[in-house]
Amino acid sequence: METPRSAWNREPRAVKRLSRERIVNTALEILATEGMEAVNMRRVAQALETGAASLYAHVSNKTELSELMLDRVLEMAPVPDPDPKRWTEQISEVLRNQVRVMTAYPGIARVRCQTITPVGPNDLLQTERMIAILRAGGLSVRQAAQATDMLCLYTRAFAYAMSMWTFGTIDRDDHVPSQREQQIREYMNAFPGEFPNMLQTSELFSAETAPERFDLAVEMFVAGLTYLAARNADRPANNCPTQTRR
Amino acid sequence: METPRSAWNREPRAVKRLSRERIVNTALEILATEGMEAVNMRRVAQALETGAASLYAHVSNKTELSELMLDRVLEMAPVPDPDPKRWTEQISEVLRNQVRVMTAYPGIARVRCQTITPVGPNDLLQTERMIAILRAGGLSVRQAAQATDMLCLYTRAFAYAMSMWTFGTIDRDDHVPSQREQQIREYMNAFPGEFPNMLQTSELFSAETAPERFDLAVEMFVAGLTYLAARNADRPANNCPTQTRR
DNA sequence: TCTAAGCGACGAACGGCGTTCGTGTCCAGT
DNA sequence: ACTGGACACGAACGCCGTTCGTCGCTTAGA
Repeated sequence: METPRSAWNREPRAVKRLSRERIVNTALEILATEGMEAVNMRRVAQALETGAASLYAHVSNKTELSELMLDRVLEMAPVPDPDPKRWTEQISEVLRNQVRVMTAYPGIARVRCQTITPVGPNDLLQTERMIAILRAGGLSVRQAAQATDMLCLYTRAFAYAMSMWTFGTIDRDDHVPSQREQQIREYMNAFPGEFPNMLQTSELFSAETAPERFDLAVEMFVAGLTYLAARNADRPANNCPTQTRR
Repeated sequence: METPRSAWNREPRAVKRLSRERIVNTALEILATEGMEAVNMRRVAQALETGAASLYAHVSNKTELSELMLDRVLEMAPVPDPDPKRWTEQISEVLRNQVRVMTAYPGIARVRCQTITPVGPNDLLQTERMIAILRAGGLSVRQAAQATDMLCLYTRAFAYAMSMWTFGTIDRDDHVPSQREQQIREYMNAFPGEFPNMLQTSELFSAETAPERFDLAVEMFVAGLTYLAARNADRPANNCPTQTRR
């Protein structure tokens, strides 16, 4: 079935040479269409019509490939320069953008969840800008940095959770959402009066309601940040040692 | 080196028979001492002086074992009955307890991050109680359920992030925290003026500062929840259709 | 007390993963 | 035209989760 190579249909390397760029792009294509579980070295190599070993000339290991993928995804989320008058809108926008690009590649958030610090140029840049926006809103550097850490942590976790709905895990047979959901419902029904709230609200949790849930979270975050900023304004000398704004 | 079995030193099955209980306990011991990466079927079986195949008589697969481990860990986090007067303290306590028990078994949070819904009796019970506490604070069922979802999501993600510090990932050579941190620092220094905030605050992020960061997050959550409750009180007919409290 | 049945336990093996090694192949510079 | 060196790659290694067929013990009934 394999067309034999000859001088006439060569196209071995000169045409499509391997590169970091092509490997990352191909991996992202597979991720978007087949899910994170399908992204492995053999599968990526196969899509590039080569062997798995060839990838290691351009990527040191799979973890590095994953982080390169993540950075390219984050590249698609723009972060504005801080505007003190619109800081709450800006921080909401940034969070929303991050979730948007990450859910477009379901499972990519897991990569970031498995690193301690921001990784890659785009991640670093976004974090820096977010701190700047929060400082523009009246938070101290310390507060801004810690709040940014918290916001990004939530954003990642939310994007990761979202991706559970699009590509279910294959590990368990009952990971088809409806099936396991049914099991849990039956369990809760077995204890009458024990789970009134959950039985009442379980239909609120699905892929469709995700935007609504995220909106509530952002709303709460903004309220919390505003609270911090207001408290700083009350006694600025106490909480804002590094605060330079007027 | 192996002492041969005879009638005199038998202790084959009658003494230490396998059971779900023993398997989960052993797995948790390995988790606590060697990290999540070390918990695999062969290792657990070895600790029980048996073969990996024997475990499958008591747990259907590794995912189920992981979820059983998670449930036993969550069992250690008490959840109080709702007291309307202390609802903010109560919700803070619950979050803190959850993080405490999860960080005692580093990496267990990942299991929960990989499931869509709460899993296991204790997880369900804790979620139910949290909703109840928030309702006691003046939130609608819908708000309480969604806020609980958000709070638990953050708690899990935080616990997972914490566990990164205790057992570093082995995948990358530079996952020794100090080493990678140094690389990132050098990268940021290569762009003077681009990362003023992060260079200033990077030493704020370590395992030691984790409690402080978590406290700030909880503080913000409480502020956000209070804001929601206050807004409901302003126009209760609008946002609290299912609100039954006075 | 003997025996047969049934079930828990388990060694061995399968397929899939990330990764490495040694060999093969092509291209650029002389 | 030749050759050195970088790139590419098939094959293999070790580890993982999981399954299969068998073996040996325990126990209920005669």
